[in-house]
Amino acid sequence: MRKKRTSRSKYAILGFLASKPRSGYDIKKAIEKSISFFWNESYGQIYPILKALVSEGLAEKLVEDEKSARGKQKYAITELGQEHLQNWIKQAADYGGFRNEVLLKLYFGDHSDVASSINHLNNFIDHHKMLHETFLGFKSTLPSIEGKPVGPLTYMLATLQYGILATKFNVDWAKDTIRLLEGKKTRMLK
Amino acid sequence: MRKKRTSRSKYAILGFLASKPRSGYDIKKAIEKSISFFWNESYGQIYPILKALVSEGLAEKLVEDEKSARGKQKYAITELGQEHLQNWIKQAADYGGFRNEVLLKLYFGDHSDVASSINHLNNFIDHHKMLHETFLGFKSTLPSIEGKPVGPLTYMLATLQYGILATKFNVDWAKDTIRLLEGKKTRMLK
DNA sequence: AGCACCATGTAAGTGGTTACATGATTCC
DNA sequence: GGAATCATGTAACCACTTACATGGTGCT
Repeated sequence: MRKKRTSRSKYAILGFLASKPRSGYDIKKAIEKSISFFWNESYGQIYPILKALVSEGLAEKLVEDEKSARGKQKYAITELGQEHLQNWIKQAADYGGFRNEVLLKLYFGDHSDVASSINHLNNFIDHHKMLHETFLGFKSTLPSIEGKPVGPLTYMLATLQYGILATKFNVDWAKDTIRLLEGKKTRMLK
Repeated sequence: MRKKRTSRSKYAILGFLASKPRSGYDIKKAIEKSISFFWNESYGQIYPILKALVSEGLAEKLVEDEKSARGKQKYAITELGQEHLQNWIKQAADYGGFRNEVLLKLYFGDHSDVASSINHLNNFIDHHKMLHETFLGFKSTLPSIEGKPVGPLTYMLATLQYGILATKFNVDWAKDTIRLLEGKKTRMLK
């Protein structure tokens, strides 16, 4: 029997409907603003999945007041949808399927020239420095949750913190790797 | 015109042929042993791609001595293949398409219960601790490259070091996040 | 004989992106 | 009027995994 690998996109979308009713467009924008560092969805996934969610009874199309919004078609999660989402969240996560193209190109570095590898690393540094700054800026706009009970903001902070630290880690490692390739002293040589 | 998204698997395979002739089976094992932390390939990709590489003139099938190896069919990279590989390595890397299911489930944590999130984090910690130890063990078997010119070992060390530090970072972040969810003091609360 | 592993391959299906098509709304 | 962006959707295609099929080799 084939293993049913129910799409994670389905639950990503359901998760965003769980906090409030949204349109496909809203979902895309919300994902981009909040979790695009570790998750993305394309319209080509979102719109068909929204329809599928309705036909499975996990979401329902809201009837908008005539003049309310532009062509927007908002969807809300149903009770059943919430159950499905909760159930999925509790299942063990899949750690596999990771792919990092920069590391792959670096690993093959000897089949190119050192300058090319260093160039990749410098681009990598720029990219992650930028992200790092963006995340820090975003964090500074969040209200303090100190002493407050665990809530949505707590989870947002946890993943945001991952982004802040991961980008810093990436930059540090890349800098050190450049030093290694330039034949300078580095912590890497134990 | 549609964007030709040439498969990265093709170059991953070519890269492994570049160091020495290998069979499909060899390639799979080599990938598992060396770069599975950030790259994986399945047989369903490897065998068809090997054939495609031959038909494109990027690799050639070696004629084995009769009694040499079991059914093994080794392939070697051609000059043209090396050119293509070098060219690909120099192209800008793609940073997108990242997906981290653990972070997604954590982000949705408020739609489940705190215990479930902590459970995910503990599994995450175990997983990365194990990887970390494996990488450290592997590093200790590598010959020293101190003072030597940049070569394949240098690049292997660089990516291995990424694995060693990334797994440690993951463990640290997850521990801190558990503290956050338990309402204890943590560095996260700036 | 039986098991574990070596070794190659394919068919079917899923998951996902990209490019295109279409039109409304807002702002200058 | 024109540009930007809001908004929904689909067709085509690609990348990749999974499960299955098949047989050889080495060991006990």
